[in-house]
Amino acid sequence: MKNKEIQGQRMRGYFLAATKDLLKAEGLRSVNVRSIADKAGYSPATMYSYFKDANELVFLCVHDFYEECKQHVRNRIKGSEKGVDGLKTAVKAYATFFIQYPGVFELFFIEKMGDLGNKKGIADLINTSLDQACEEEWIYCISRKLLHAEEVEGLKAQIRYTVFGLLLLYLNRRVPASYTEFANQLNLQLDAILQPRVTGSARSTSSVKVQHSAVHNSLISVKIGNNR
Amino acid sequence: MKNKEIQGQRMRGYFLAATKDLLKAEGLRSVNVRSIADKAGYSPATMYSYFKDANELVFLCVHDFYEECKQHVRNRIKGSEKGVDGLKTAVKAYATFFIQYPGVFELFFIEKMGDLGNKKGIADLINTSLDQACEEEWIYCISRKLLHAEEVEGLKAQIRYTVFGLLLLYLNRRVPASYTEFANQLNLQLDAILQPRVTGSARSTSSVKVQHSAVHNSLISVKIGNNR
DNA sequence: TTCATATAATGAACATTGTTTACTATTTTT
DNA sequence: AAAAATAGTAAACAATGTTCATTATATGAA
Repeated sequence: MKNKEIQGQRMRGYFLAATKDLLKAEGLRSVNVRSIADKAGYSPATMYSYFKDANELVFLCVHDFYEECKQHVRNRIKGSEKGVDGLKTAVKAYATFFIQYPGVFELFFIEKMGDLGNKKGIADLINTSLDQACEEEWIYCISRKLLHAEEVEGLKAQIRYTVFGLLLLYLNRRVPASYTEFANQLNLQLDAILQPRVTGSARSTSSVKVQHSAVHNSLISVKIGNNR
Repeated sequence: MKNKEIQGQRMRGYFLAATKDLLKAEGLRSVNVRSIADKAGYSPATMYSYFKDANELVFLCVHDFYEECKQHVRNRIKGSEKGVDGLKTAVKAYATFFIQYPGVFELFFIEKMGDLGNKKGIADLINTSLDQACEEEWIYCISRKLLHAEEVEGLKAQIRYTVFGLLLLYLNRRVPASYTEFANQLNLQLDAILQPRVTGSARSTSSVKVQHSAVHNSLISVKIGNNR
Protein backbone atom coordinates (compact mmCIF):
# COMPACT_ATOMS: atom_id res chain seq x y z
CA MET A 1 0.00 0.00 0.00
CA LYS A 2 2.84 2.37 0.71
CA ASN A 3 4.32 1.98 -2.76
CA LYS A 4 1.06 3.02 -4.35
CA GLU A 5 1.03 6.23 -2.37
CA ILE A 6 4.63 7.05 -3.17
CA GLN A 7 4.11 6.39 -6.85
CA GLY A 8 0.80 8.25 -6.94
CA GLN A 9 2.36 11.24 -5.24
CA ARG A 10 5.18 11.22 -7.74
CA MET A 11 2.76 11.12 -10.64
CA ARG A 12 0.79 14.01 -9.23
CA GLY A 13 4.05 15.85 -8.80
CA TYR A 14 4.97 15.42 -12.46
CA PHE A 15 1.66 16.83 -13.61
CA LEU A 16 1.79 19.61 -11.09
CA ALA A 17 5.30 20.63 -12.12
CA ALA A 18 4.33 20.57 -15.78
CA THR A 19 1.30 22.77 -15.09
CA LYS A 20 3.33 25.25 -13.06
CA ASP A 21 5.95 25.50 -15.78
CA LEU A 22 3.31 26.13 -18.42
CA LEU A 23 1.52 28.71 -16.31
CA LYS A 24 4.67 30.68 -15.62
CA ALA A 25 6.06 30.44 -19.12
CA GLU A 26 3.01 30.61 -21.34
CA GLY A 27 0.07 31.71 -19.24
CA LEU A 28 -3.32 30.14 -18.72
CA ARG A 29 -4.08 30.31 -22.43
CA SER A 30 -1.72 27.51 -23.36
CA VAL A 31 -2.49 25.33 -20.38
CA ASN A 32 -4.62 22.42 -21.55
CA VAL A 33 -4.83 18.73 -20.92
CA ARG A 34 -2.69 17.82 -23.87
CA SER A 35 0.06 20.36 -23.22
CA ILE A 36 0.25 19.36 -19.56
CA ALA A 37 0.36 15.66 -20.40
CA ASP A 38 2.98 16.24 -23.09
CA LYS A 39 5.25 18.08 -20.68
CA ALA A 40 4.70 15.49 -17.98
CA GLY A 41 5.50 12.73 -20.43
CA TYR A 42 2.14 10.97 -20.38
CA SER A 43 -0.98 10.65 -22.40
CA PRO A 44 -3.81 13.11 -21.75
CA ALA A 45 -6.01 10.29 -20.48
CA THR A 46 -3.54 9.52 -17.71
CA MET A 47 -4.15 12.87 -16.09
CA TYR A 48 -7.72 11.86 -15.34
CA SER A 49 -6.46 8.97 -13.21
CA TYR A 50 -4.86 11.43 -10.80
CA PHE A 51 -7.00 14.56 -11.01
CA LYS A 52 -10.65 15.26 -11.58
CA ASP A 53 -9.77 17.54 -14.49
CA ALA A 54 -7.24 20.14 -15.55
CA ASN A 55 -9.01 22.77 -13.43
CA GLU A 56 -8.35 20.93 -10.20
CA LEU A 57 -4.75 20.54 -11.23
CA VAL A 58 -4.42 24.20 -12.06
CA PHE A 59 -5.79 25.36 -8.72
CA LEU A 60 -3.48 23.00 -6.88
CA CYS A 61 -0.69 25.24 -8.18
CA VAL A 62 -2.02 28.15 -6.16
CA HIS A 63 -0.40 27.01 -2.93
CA ASP A 64 3.03 26.70 -4.51
CA PHE A 65 2.80 30.06 -6.26
CA TYR A 66 1.62 31.62 -3.03
CA GLU A 67 4.76 30.40 -1.29
CA GLU A 68 6.91 31.48 -4.20
CA CYS A 69 5.35 34.93 -4.11
CA LYS A 70 5.96 35.30 -0.39
CA GLN A 71 9.56 34.25 -0.89
CA HIS A 72 9.91 36.76 -3.70
CA VAL A 73 8.71 39.53 -1.37
CA ARG A 74 10.98 38.36 1.45
CA ASN A 75 14.01 38.37 -0.84
CA ARG A 76 13.16 41.82 -2.05
CA ILE A 77 12.80 43.43 1.36
CA LYS A 78 15.95 41.81 2.72
CA GLY A 79 18.34 44.63 3.47
CA SER A 80 15.75 47.24 2.63
CA GLU A 81 14.79 49.84 5.18
CA LYS A 82 12.03 49.00 7.63
CA GLY A 83 8.94 50.98 8.46
CA VAL A 84 6.34 52.43 6.17
CA ASP A 85 8.81 52.61 3.28
CA GLY A 86 9.62 48.94 3.83
CA LEU A 87 5.93 48.16 3.72
CA LYS A 88 5.65 49.98 0.41
CA THR A 89 8.62 48.03 -0.89
CA ALA A 90 6.93 44.78 0.10
CA VAL A 91 3.68 45.71 -1.63
CA LYS A 92 5.57 46.71 -4.76
CA ALA A 93 7.50 43.44 -4.68
CA TYR A 94 4.19 41.58 -4.47
CA ALA A 95 2.96 43.45 -7.53
CA THR A 96 6.13 42.80 -9.53
CA PHE A 97 5.74 39.07 -8.92
CA PHE A 98 2.53 39.15 -10.92
CA ILE A 99 4.01 41.46 -13.51
CA GLN A 100 6.74 38.89 -13.95
CA TYR A 101 4.26 36.00 -14.11
CA PRO A 102 1.02 37.26 -15.65
CA GLY A 103 -0.12 33.66 -15.91
CA VAL A 104 -0.09 33.43 -12.14
CA PHE A 105 -2.22 36.56 -11.92
CA GLU A 106 -4.71 34.96 -14.28
CA LEU A 107 -4.76 31.87 -12.10
CA PHE A 108 -5.21 33.83 -8.88
CA PHE A 109 -7.82 36.33 -10.03
CA ILE A 110 -9.21 35.56 -13.45
CA GLU A 111 -9.67 31.84 -13.94
CA LYS A 112 -13.15 30.67 -13.06
CA MET A 113 -13.35 28.42 -10.04
CA GLY A 114 -15.76 25.68 -11.05
CA ASP A 115 -17.00 24.72 -7.62
CA LEU A 116 -16.78 27.78 -5.42
CA GLY A 117 -17.94 25.96 -2.30
CA ASN A 118 -15.12 23.50 -2.69
CA LYS A 119 -12.55 26.18 -3.39
CA LYS A 120 -13.46 28.64 -0.65
CA GLY A 121 -10.13 28.01 1.06
CA ILE A 122 -8.20 28.81 -2.09
CA ALA A 123 -10.19 31.99 -2.64
CA ASP A 124 -9.40 33.09 0.91
CA LEU A 125 -5.73 32.26 0.44
CA ILE A 126 -5.66 34.41 -2.67
CA ASN A 127 -7.54 37.23 -1.03
CA THR A 128 -5.19 37.36 1.95
CA SER A 129 -2.02 36.67 -0.03
CA LEU A 130 -0.97 40.30 -0.18
CA ASP A 131 -1.50 40.81 3.55
CA GLN A 132 0.40 37.60 4.28
CA ALA A 133 3.27 38.45 1.99
CA CYS A 134 3.67 41.78 3.79
CA GLU A 135 2.88 40.48 7.26
CA GLU A 136 6.35 41.13 8.69
CA GLU A 137 6.24 44.72 7.57
CA TRP A 138 2.77 45.32 8.95
CA ILE A 139 3.81 43.87 12.29
CA TYR A 140 6.89 46.03 12.34
CA CYS A 141 4.92 49.17 11.60
CA ILE A 142 2.38 48.38 14.29
CA SER A 143 4.95 47.48 16.91
CA ARG A 144 6.87 50.70 16.27
CA LYS A 145 3.62 52.64 16.32
CA LEU A 146 4.27 53.92 12.82
CA LEU A 147 0.67 52.99 12.05
CA HIS A 148 -2.26 52.93 14.42
CA ALA A 149 -3.24 49.35 15.15
CA GLU A 150 -6.94 50.09 14.84
CA GLU A 151 -6.64 51.46 11.32
CA VAL A 152 -4.37 48.74 9.97
CA GLU A 153 -7.14 46.43 8.81
CA GLY A 154 -8.68 49.29 6.86
CA LEU A 155 -5.33 50.14 5.30
CA LYS A 156 -4.74 46.52 4.33
CA ALA A 157 -8.10 46.43 2.58
CA GLN A 158 -7.43 49.69 0.74
CA ILE A 159 -4.05 48.51 -0.46
CA ARG A 160 -5.43 45.12 -1.41
CA TYR A 161 -8.20 46.44 -3.64
CA THR A 162 -5.95 49.10 -5.12
CA VAL A 163 -3.16 46.68 -6.02
CA PHE A 164 -5.55 44.12 -7.46
CA GLY A 165 -7.39 46.75 -9.47
CA LEU A 166 -4.19 48.29 -10.76
CA LEU A 167 -2.79 44.89 -11.76
CA LEU A 168 -6.05 43.98 -13.45
CA LEU A 169 -6.03 47.10 -15.59
CA TYR A 170 -2.37 46.93 -16.45
CA LEU A 171 -2.15 43.23 -17.22
CA ASN A 172 -5.51 42.87 -18.96
CA ARG A 173 -6.08 46.26 -20.53
CA ARG A 174 -2.62 47.76 -20.78
CA VAL A 175 -3.72 50.82 -18.85
CA PRO A 176 -1.45 52.52 -18.03
CA ALA A 177 0.43 51.83 -21.23
CA SER A 178 3.93 51.28 -19.83
CA TYR A 179 5.41 49.55 -16.84
CA THR A 180 7.06 52.78 -15.77
CA GLU A 181 3.70 54.47 -15.61
CA PHE A 182 2.24 51.49 -13.79
CA ALA A 183 4.98 51.67 -11.16
CA ASN A 184 4.34 55.38 -10.86
CA GLN A 185 0.66 54.86 -10.28
CA LEU A 186 1.34 52.22 -7.67
CA ASN A 187 3.68 54.58 -5.86
CA LEU A 188 1.17 57.39 -5.92
CA GLN A 189 -1.58 55.16 -4.62
CA LEU A 190 0.52 53.72 -1.82
CA ASP A 191 1.61 57.19 -0.78
CA ALA A 192 -1.96 58.39 -0.75
CA ILE A 193 -3.19 55.44 1.30
CA LEU A 194 -0.33 55.42 3.78
CA GLN A 195 -0.36 59.12 4.38
CA PRO A 196 -1.26 59.89 7.96
CA ARG A 197 -4.97 60.31 8.39
CA VAL A 198 -6.79 62.23 10.95
CA THR A 199 -8.73 59.87 13.13
CA GLY A 200 -9.96 62.13 15.88
CA SER A 201 -12.68 61.14 18.29
CA ALA A 202 -14.29 64.50 18.84
CA ARG A 203 -17.92 64.79 17.91
CA SER A 204 -19.40 67.63 16.01
CA THR A 205 -22.92 68.54 15.08
CA SER A 206 -22.53 71.88 13.43
CA SER A 207 -22.57 72.96 9.77
CA VAL A 208 -20.68 70.07 8.38
CA LYS A 209 -20.40 71.16 4.80
CA VAL A 210 -18.91 74.53 5.58
CA GLN A 211 -16.33 72.97 7.80
CA HIS A 212 -15.68 70.40 5.21
CA SER A 213 -14.90 72.93 2.54
CA ALA A 214 -12.81 74.96 4.87
CA VAL A 215 -10.76 72.04 6.02
CA HIS A 216 -10.49 70.75 2.59
CA ASN A 217 -9.14 73.97 1.22
CA SER A 218 -6.67 74.23 4.02
CA LEU A 219 -5.39 70.79 3.20
CA ILE A 220 -5.05 70.74 -0.51
CA SER A 221 -2.32 73.30 -0.45
CA VAL A 222 -0.03 70.51 0.66
CA LYS A 223 1.16 68.54 -2.30
CA ILE A 224 -0.12 65.00 -2.42
CA GLY A 225 1.72 62.03 -3.86
CA ASN A 226 5.15 63.58 -3.91
CA ASN A 227 7.26 60.54 -3.10
CA ARG A 228 9.64 58.88 -5.56
CA MET B 1 -24.64 50.80 -52.91
CA LYS B 2 -26.91 52.30 -50.28
CA ASN B 3 -29.02 49.14 -49.98
CA LYS B 4 -25.93 47.08 -49.27
CA GLU B 5 -25.00 49.34 -46.41
CA ILE B 6 -28.48 49.31 -44.91
CA GLN B 7 -28.73 45.55 -45.16
CA GLY B 8 -25.23 45.01 -43.85
CA GLN B 9 -25.87 47.30 -40.93
CA ARG B 10 -29.03 45.37 -40.12
CA MET B 11 -27.20 42.07 -40.21
CA ARG B 12 -24.50 43.42 -37.94
CA GLY B 13 -27.23 44.65 -35.65
CA TYR B 14 -28.81 41.22 -35.40
CA PHE B 15 -25.52 39.60 -34.41
CA LEU B 16 -24.71 42.42 -32.04
CA ALA B 17 -28.08 42.20 -30.31
CA ALA B 18 -27.76 38.44 -30.00
CA THR B 19 -24.31 38.80 -28.47
CA LYS B 20 -25.46 41.44 -26.00
CA ASP B 21 -28.39 39.32 -24.92
CA LEU B 22 -26.17 36.32 -24.36
CA LEU B 23 -23.58 38.34 -22.46
CA LYS B 24 -26.13 39.84 -20.11
CA ALA B 25 -28.11 36.67 -19.58
CA GLU B 26 -25.49 33.94 -19.60
CA GLY B 27 -22.09 35.57 -19.34
CA LEU B 28 -19.04 35.26 -21.51
CA ARG B 29 -18.88 31.51 -20.94
CA SER B 30 -21.84 30.73 -23.13
CA VAL B 31 -21.03 33.23 -25.83
CA ASN B 32 -19.70 31.36 -28.86
CA VAL B 33 -20.11 31.53 -32.58
CA ARG B 34 -22.84 28.91 -32.68
CA SER B 35 -24.91 30.38 -29.83
CA ILE B 36 -24.66 33.85 -31.33
CA ALA B 37 -25.60 32.63 -34.78
CA ASP B 38 -28.48 30.56 -33.39
CA LYS B 39 -29.91 33.54 -31.57
CA ALA B 40 -29.44 35.79 -34.57
CA GLY B 41 -31.14 33.22 -36.79
CA TYR B 42 -28.21 32.48 -39.09
CA SER B 43 -25.56 29.88 -39.63
CA PRO B 44 -22.27 30.28 -37.78
CA ALA B 45 -20.47 30.76 -41.06
CA THR B 46 -22.55 33.84 -41.81
CA MET B 47 -21.06 35.67 -38.87
CA TYR B 48 -17.68 35.60 -40.57
CA SER B 49 -19.10 37.59 -43.48
CA TYR B 50 -19.79 40.52 -41.16
CA PHE B 51 -17.15 40.28 -38.44
CA LYS B 52 -13.57 39.10 -38.29
CA ASP B 53 -14.47 36.70 -35.51
CA ALA B 54 -16.60 36.46 -32.38
CA ASN B 55 -14.05 38.46 -30.43
CA GLU B 56 -14.50 41.53 -32.59
CA LEU B 57 -18.24 41.16 -32.22
CA VAL B 58 -17.99 40.83 -28.47
CA PHE B 59 -15.88 43.95 -28.08
CA LEU B 60 -18.26 45.91 -30.26
CA CYS B 61 -20.75 45.44 -27.43
CA VAL B 62 -18.57 47.50 -25.11
CA HIS B 63 -19.83 50.82 -26.45
CA ASP B 64 -23.46 49.89 -25.93
CA PHE B 65 -22.88 48.54 -22.43
CA TYR B 66 -20.91 51.66 -21.61
CA GLU B 67 -23.90 53.81 -22.55
CA GLU B 68 -26.24 51.52 -20.68
CA CYS B 69 -24.07 51.72 -17.61
CA LYS B 70 -23.95 55.51 -17.71
CA GLN B 71 -27.72 55.58 -18.06
CA HIS B 72 -28.05 53.22 -15.10
CA VAL B 73 -25.96 55.59 -12.98
CA ARG B 74 -27.91 58.62 -14.17
CA ASN B 75 -31.21 56.99 -13.29
CA ARG B 76 -29.94 56.09 -9.88
CA ILE B 77 -28.69 59.52 -8.90
CA LYS B 78 -31.81 61.25 -10.16
CA GLY B 79 -33.47 62.78 -7.13
CA SER B 80 -30.59 61.78 -4.90
CA GLU B 81 -28.72 64.41 -2.93
CA LYS B 82 -25.83 66.17 -4.58
CA GLY B 83 -22.29 66.62 -3.34
CA VAL B 84 -19.87 64.06 -1.99
CA ASP B 85 -22.70 61.74 -0.97
CA GLY B 86 -24.12 61.98 -4.45
CA LEU B 87 -20.72 61.07 -5.83
CA LYS B 88 -20.65 58.02 -3.60
CA THR B 89 -24.13 57.09 -4.78
CA ALA B 90 -22.97 57.34 -8.39
CA VAL B 91 -19.94 55.13 -7.77
CA LYS B 92 -22.08 52.57 -5.98
CA ALA B 93 -24.58 52.62 -8.85
CA TYR B 94 -21.71 51.96 -11.26
CA ALA B 95 -20.68 48.97 -9.19
CA THR B 96 -24.18 47.56 -8.98
CA PHE B 97 -24.44 47.62 -12.75
CA PHE B 98 -21.65 45.06 -12.93
CA ILE B 99 -23.06 43.09 -10.02
CA GLN B 100 -26.28 42.87 -12.00
CA TYR B 101 -24.46 41.89 -15.20
CA PRO B 102 -21.34 39.93 -14.29
CA GLY B 103 -20.97 39.01 -17.95
CA VAL B 104 -20.42 42.68 -18.75
CA PHE B 105 -17.72 42.86 -16.09
CA GLU B 106 -16.01 39.88 -17.72
CA LEU B 107 -16.20 41.63 -21.06
CA PHE B 108 -14.85 44.92 -19.72
CA PHE B 109 -12.04 43.60 -17.55
CA ILE B 110 -11.43 39.90 -17.99
CA GLU B 111 -11.76 38.90 -21.64
CA LYS B 112 -8.47 38.94 -23.48
CA MET B 113 -8.19 41.58 -26.18
CA GLY B 114 -6.59 39.83 -29.09
CA ASP B 115 -5.01 42.82 -30.76
CA LEU B 116 -4.25 45.38 -28.08
CA GLY B 117 -2.96 47.97 -30.54
CA ASN B 118 -6.22 47.84 -32.40
CA LYS B 119 -8.31 47.97 -29.25
CA LYS B 120 -6.50 50.75 -27.42
CA GLY B 121 -9.56 52.97 -27.71
CA ILE B 122 -11.79 50.37 -26.14
CA ALA B 123 -9.34 49.82 -23.30
CA ASP B 124 -9.31 53.56 -22.64
CA LEU B 125 -13.10 53.72 -22.76
CA ILE B 126 -13.27 50.94 -20.18
CA ASN B 127 -10.62 52.53 -18.02
CA THR B 128 -12.38 55.88 -17.95
CA SER B 129 -15.92 54.48 -17.78
CA LEU B 130 -16.24 54.98 -14.05
CA ASP B 131 -15.02 58.57 -14.22
CA GLN B 132 -17.35 59.26 -17.13
CA ALA B 133 -20.34 57.70 -15.46
CA CYS B 134 -19.79 59.92 -12.43
CA GLU B 135 -18.71 62.99 -14.38
CA GLU B 136 -21.69 65.11 -13.38
CA GLU B 137 -21.08 64.45 -9.74
CA TRP B 138 -17.38 65.21 -9.97
CA ILE B 139 -18.12 68.45 -11.72
CA TYR B 140 -20.69 69.38 -9.12
CA CYS B 141 -18.28 68.68 -6.27
CA ILE B 142 -15.54 70.70 -7.93
CA SER B 143 -17.78 73.62 -8.78
CA ARG B 144 -19.12 73.78 -5.23
CA LYS B 145 -15.58 73.44 -3.90
CA LEU B 146 -16.53 70.31 -2.01
CA LEU B 147 -13.43 68.79 -3.51
CA HIS B 148 -10.43 70.66 -4.69
CA ALA B 149 -9.78 70.50 -8.39
CA GLU B 150 -6.13 69.68 -7.93
CA GLU B 151 -6.70 66.47 -6.04
CA VAL B 152 -9.64 65.23 -8.06
CA GLU B 153 -7.59 63.27 -10.57
CA GLY B 154 -5.88 61.45 -7.72
CA LEU B 155 -9.21 60.68 -6.07
CA LYS B 156 -10.64 59.40 -9.32
CA ALA B 157 -7.71 57.03 -9.71
CA GLN B 158 -8.03 55.77 -6.17
CA ILE B 159 -11.73 55.11 -6.53
CA ARG B 160 -11.20 53.50 -9.90
CA TYR B 161 -8.64 50.96 -8.76
CA THR B 162 -10.55 50.27 -5.57
CA VAL B 163 -13.87 49.66 -7.30
CA PHE B 164 -12.30 47.47 -9.99
CA GLY B 165 -10.35 45.47 -7.42
CA LEU B 166 -13.37 45.02 -5.19
CA LEU B 167 -15.53 43.90 -8.10
CA LEU B 168 -12.85 41.52 -9.28
CA LEU B 169 -12.61 39.81 -5.91
CA TYR B 170 -16.34 39.67 -5.33
CA LEU B 171 -17.38 38.52 -8.78
CA ASN B 172 -14.50 36.12 -9.43
CA ARG B 173 -13.56 34.89 -5.98
CA ARG B 174 -16.67 35.50 -3.90
CA VAL B 175 -14.68 37.53 -1.40
CA PRO B 176 -16.42 38.98 0.52
CA ALA B 177 -18.92 36.15 0.63
CA SER B 178 -22.16 38.15 0.49
CA TYR B 179 -23.44 41.13 -1.41
CA THR B 180 -24.21 42.88 1.86
CA GLU B 181 -20.61 42.58 2.92
CA PHE B 182 -19.46 43.72 -0.51
CA ALA B 183 -21.63 46.83 -0.27
CA ASN B 184 -20.25 47.45 3.19
CA GLN B 185 -16.69 47.24 1.96
CA LEU B 186 -17.42 49.59 -0.89
CA ASN B 187 -18.92 52.11 1.51
CA LEU B 188 -15.97 51.90 3.84
CA GLN B 189 -13.51 52.34 1.00
CA LEU B 190 -15.34 55.31 -0.48
CA ASP B 191 -15.54 56.97 2.91
CA ALA B 192 -11.84 56.42 3.46
CA ILE B 193 -10.88 57.79 0.07
CA LEU B 194 -13.14 60.80 0.17
CA GLN B 195 -12.18 61.78 3.66
CA PRO B 196 -9.92 64.78 3.83
CA ARG B 197 -6.29 63.80 4.37
CA VAL B 198 -3.15 65.31 5.70
CA THR B 199 0.18 64.61 4.12
CA GLY B 200 3.19 63.10 5.80
CA SER B 201 4.98 66.42 5.67
CA ALA B 202 2.04 68.44 6.90
CA ARG B 203 2.97 70.63 9.77
CA SER B 204 -0.62 71.34 10.47
CA THR B 205 -1.72 73.31 13.41
CA SER B 206 -3.75 71.61 16.03
CA SER B 207 -6.74 73.66 15.05
CA VAL B 208 -6.73 72.11 11.61
CA LYS B 209 -6.63 68.66 13.08
CA VAL B 210 -9.55 69.37 15.33
CA GLN B 211 -11.58 70.68 12.45
CA HIS B 212 -10.54 67.75 10.39
CA SER B 213 -11.56 65.30 13.05
CA ALA B 214 -14.86 66.97 13.39
CA VAL B 215 -15.55 66.61 9.72
CA HIS B 216 -14.44 63.03 9.77
CA ASN B 217 -16.85 62.09 12.49
CA SER B 218 -19.67 63.91 10.90
CA LEU B 219 -19.12 61.89 7.75
CA ILE B 220 -18.80 58.46 9.22
CA SER B 221 -21.95 59.00 11.21
CA VAL B 222 -23.82 58.48 7.98
CA LYS B 223 -25.03 54.94 7.98
CA ILE B 224 -22.82 52.62 6.03
CA GLY B 225 -23.99 49.85 3.79
CA ASN B 226 -27.60 50.89 3.72
CA ASN B 227 -28.26 50.52 0.02
CA ARG B 228 -30.29 47.73 -1.50
C1' DT C 1 9.34 -19.70 -11.77
C1' DT C 2 5.01 -19.51 -13.76
C1' DC C 3 0.60 -18.17 -14.36
C1' DA C 4 -3.59 -15.57 -13.06
C1' DT C 5 -5.06 -11.19 -11.71
C1' DA C 6 -5.02 -6.32 -10.94
C1' DT C 7 -4.01 -1.96 -12.54
C1' DA C 8 -1.37 1.62 -15.02
C1' DA C 9 -1.25 3.79 -19.27
C1' DT C 10 -2.85 4.52 -23.61
C1' DG C 11 -5.07 4.96 -28.36
C1' DA C 12 -9.04 5.84 -30.20
C1' DA C 13 -13.40 7.62 -30.12
C1' DC C 14 -16.86 11.16 -29.30
C1' DA C 15 -18.44 15.94 -28.02
C1' DT C 16 -17.82 20.92 -28.26
C1' DT C 17 -16.21 24.99 -30.40
C1' DG C 18 -13.57 27.98 -33.92
C1' DT C 19 -12.88 28.57 -38.74
C1' DT C 20 -12.64 27.80 -43.77
C1' DT C 21 -14.41 26.44 -48.14
C1' DA C 22 -17.05 24.74 -51.78
C1' DC C 23 -21.68 24.76 -53.07
C1' DT C 24 -26.52 26.50 -53.60
C1' DA C 25 -29.98 29.82 -53.91
C1' DT C 26 -31.08 34.40 -54.55
C1' DT C 27 -30.52 38.94 -56.24
C1' DT C 28 -28.67 42.17 -59.42
C1' DT C 29 -27.04 43.55 -63.80
C1' DT C 30 -26.95 43.61 -68.61
C1' DA D 1 -33.98 36.10 -69.70
C1' DA D 2 -29.28 34.91 -69.26
C1' DA D 3 -25.09 35.96 -66.91
C1' DA D 4 -22.75 37.59 -63.04
C1' DA D 5 -22.42 38.71 -58.38
C1' DT D 6 -23.63 37.95 -53.86
C1' DA D 7 -25.76 35.89 -49.54
C1' DG D 8 -26.19 32.09 -46.90
C1' DT D 9 -25.16 27.49 -45.73
C1' DA D 10 -23.63 22.60 -44.99
C1' DA D 11 -19.89 20.24 -44.40
C1' DA D 12 -15.34 19.62 -43.34
C1' DC D 13 -11.21 20.30 -40.62
C1' DA D 14 -8.66 21.58 -36.48
C1' DA D 15 -8.04 22.17 -31.46
C1' DT D 16 -9.46 20.77 -27.01
C1' DG D 17 -12.10 18.18 -23.13
C1' DT D 18 -13.39 13.70 -21.77
C1' DT D 19 -14.44 8.70 -21.68
C1' DC D 20 -13.61 3.87 -22.38
C1' DA D 21 -12.10 -0.49 -24.17
C1' DT D 22 -7.74 -2.42 -24.85
C1' DT D 23 -2.90 -3.24 -24.01
C1' DA D 24 1.10 -3.61 -21.35
C1' DT D 25 3.04 -4.00 -17.03
C1' DA D 26 3.41 -5.17 -12.31
C1' DT D 27 1.86 -7.97 -8.52
C1' DG D 28 0.96 -11.99 -5.95
C1' DA D 29 -0.19 -16.97 -5.30
C1' DA D 30 0.99 -21.68 -6.51
